[in-house]
Amino acid sequence: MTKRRDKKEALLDATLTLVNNHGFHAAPMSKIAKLAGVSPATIYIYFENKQDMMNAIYLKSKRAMADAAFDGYSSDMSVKRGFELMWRNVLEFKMTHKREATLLEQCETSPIVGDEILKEGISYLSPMSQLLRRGIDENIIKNAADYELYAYAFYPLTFISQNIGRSQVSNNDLNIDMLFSMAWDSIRC
Amino acid sequence: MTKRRDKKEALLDATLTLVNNHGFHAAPMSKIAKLAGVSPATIYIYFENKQDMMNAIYLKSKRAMADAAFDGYSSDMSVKRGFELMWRNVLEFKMTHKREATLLEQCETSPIVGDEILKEGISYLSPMSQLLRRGIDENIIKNAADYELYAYAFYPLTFISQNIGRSQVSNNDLNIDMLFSMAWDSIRC
Amino acid sequence: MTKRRDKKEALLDATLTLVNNHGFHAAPMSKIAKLAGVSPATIYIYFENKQDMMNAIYLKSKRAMADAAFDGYSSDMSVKRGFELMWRNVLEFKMTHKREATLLEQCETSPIVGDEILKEGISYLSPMSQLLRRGIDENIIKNAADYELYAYAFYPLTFISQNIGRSQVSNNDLNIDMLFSMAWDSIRC
Amino acid sequence: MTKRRDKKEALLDATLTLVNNHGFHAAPMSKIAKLAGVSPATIYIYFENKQDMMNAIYLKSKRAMADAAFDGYSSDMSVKRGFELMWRNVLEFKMTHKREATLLEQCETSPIVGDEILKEGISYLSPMSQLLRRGIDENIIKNAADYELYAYAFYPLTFISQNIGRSQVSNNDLNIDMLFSMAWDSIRC
DNA sequence: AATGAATGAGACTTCATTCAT
DNA sequence: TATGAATGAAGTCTCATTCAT
Repeated sequence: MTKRRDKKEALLDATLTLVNNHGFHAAPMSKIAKLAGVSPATIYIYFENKQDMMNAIYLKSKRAMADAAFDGYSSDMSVKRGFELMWRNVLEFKMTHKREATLLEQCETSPIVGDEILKEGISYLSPMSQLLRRGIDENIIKNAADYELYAYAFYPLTFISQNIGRSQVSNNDLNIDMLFSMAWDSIRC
Repeated sequence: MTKRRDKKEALLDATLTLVNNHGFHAAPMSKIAKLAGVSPATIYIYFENKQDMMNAIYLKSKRAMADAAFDGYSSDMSVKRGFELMWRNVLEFKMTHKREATLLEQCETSPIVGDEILKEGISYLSPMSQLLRRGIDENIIKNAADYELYAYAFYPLTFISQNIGRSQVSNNDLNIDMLFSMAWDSIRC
Repeated sequence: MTKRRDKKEALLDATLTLVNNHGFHAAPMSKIAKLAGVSPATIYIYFENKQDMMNAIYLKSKRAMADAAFDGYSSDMSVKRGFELMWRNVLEFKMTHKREATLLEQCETSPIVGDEILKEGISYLSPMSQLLRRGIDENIIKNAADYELYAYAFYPLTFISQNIGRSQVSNNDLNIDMLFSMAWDSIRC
Repeated sequence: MTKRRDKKEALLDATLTLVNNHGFHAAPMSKIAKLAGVSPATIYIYFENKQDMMNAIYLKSKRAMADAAFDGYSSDMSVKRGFELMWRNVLEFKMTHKREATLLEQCETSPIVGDEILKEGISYLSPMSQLLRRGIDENIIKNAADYELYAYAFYPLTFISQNIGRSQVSNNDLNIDMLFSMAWDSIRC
């Protein structure tokens, strides 16, 4: 029976929606249960407590983003081609999975999930890290720490996808090639 | 008498500390009052409600950051010198005012303050916006939207200052000149 | 299972007692819960908020009074017999249901329940209104407005039942026939 | 200086207004002070506490009503003339002093003021009581207790003035002579 | 006499969680 | 597994009252 999976999914989905719409504060268990169409008590069959549920949804979202990021990527690609692929994948994911992107942001900005969970999430991105490291070895990428390269290469997309959707910016205005060149220029030698 | 000002300051200060340490959720009025050394009822002498208090502290923090950013700046500086000044000022601010930086992040990531307040906060940065616009006119800066330039020029500092202090990175490791070159490379023509 | 109904009853009952003993002010949710033997949080399972609860108890009390008033009444009775029946029923109700009577008074004297609720309550008394109207048509009752006839025919009972029980007057002193003649004399042609 | 008197007056006046508009509950000291244009602390210069203030305003309103009721009355009037005078005076008072009338009602319906205060208020009406007693002796008035006669002779005016002003009834519709005849018919032999 | 500031106690309400079924 | 009902603890906010000036 897939019922078990269904309810759990429904709960994670409801959380995603509420956190995206109103923020982590303002996403109480009772509302999550109602939106998922289950009893509050049912939540505790699938999760130990709220913390546990947030951990689960954080990792699930992070995994989804990582999977999307590496879609089509193989380690024999050139550094630039690999990077461009990942970059466009990440942008695509943030545009099409607003709820997941928002949740990841909130969890990484506020102490909602613990440090070990955050670390585990980061590990999902190791192929990205390896690619950048290879770029440094090949003298293509600036010799900076992982998190510094990430800060310039990918983190700006968070800000950009935030502003879009706050309707200050329409989707069409987006000059993707320009944005990519900014990312690449910042990290390349 | 400065008593009045003192209590208000103490409340804003306590909020800053709690939000930084535990997140906006987990910063209840009772704890804020206790940390500020006043009765919970006293908060409502100075602020209409929690929302009002968060608005106040958001704008105050944003103003502090803006003031810091433009310290020493004059509009007759060259675009590059002006930009570098602001950039270093912002980095300095984020390193020395961790609490304010964290609060600004949380407010900009989660719907804690309303859109009008966010807009007002953005307006504090208009000299930055004007400088970038001038850079575009002089063909020094890439012809991109304000928020896109900001995303690459300044937003990465948010990520970087986040990681420092999470003690994954020590202050000494910071190669500031390298980071600046990444910022500048990303936006310059 | 009747558990559900039981708790709601207990809450309404507790409210009735407290409002009667100490007044609507001085009937906080915490005391109501304690007297009903439930947690304060439980109230909000059955009622949206205090206003909602007051509305419910007002209408319930009004309905109880109306039901009592019309007990044994049929529309083919003579006007006088019908009136006397209702009058004695109402007096009986006010003597035996002091708490309900007190609550109705307080709600009708102070803006505790909204106008729509008051209107709905009045509608419960329509048979009384119809009887008086018939009396007017038959030239037995003075040609006055509903509320004017009510003011003389029934409203005095409120004052009388108030004074009894404030122990200024004992039940035995009550000359019911005399009181009835006063009511009847006031409205008959 | 009449300042002292002025502030006390202003406070009583503000209370009257608030209780009339929103009910005794919902008339906190802070709002009373604000409406009276004084500091909350100032209230406690003129009154011991809220209870004391309510007692004062109750008795003041009761006295005003009594004074109005007996305006033009002299004990050598015939019972009927005397009664009619009082009755019309009371009606006039209730129409022109809605706030006082409302406050008296609320205080007499809900345990806002203590029993001794209520008793003192009743004593203000002793001429009314004496007149009715005389009427009984002269076999003009039914031989009923004071409070019973009051219940039919005057208490209905409370209900009537309540309904007027709730705008269910306009002032013009009022057939005063008819209402008087109802009052008189109810108590006369 | 008068006040603005301050407060402990307590108001209403919501929360994450558990229990009986 | 699944739940509606229940709850103690805690949340935001207001109250009558007092204090320092």
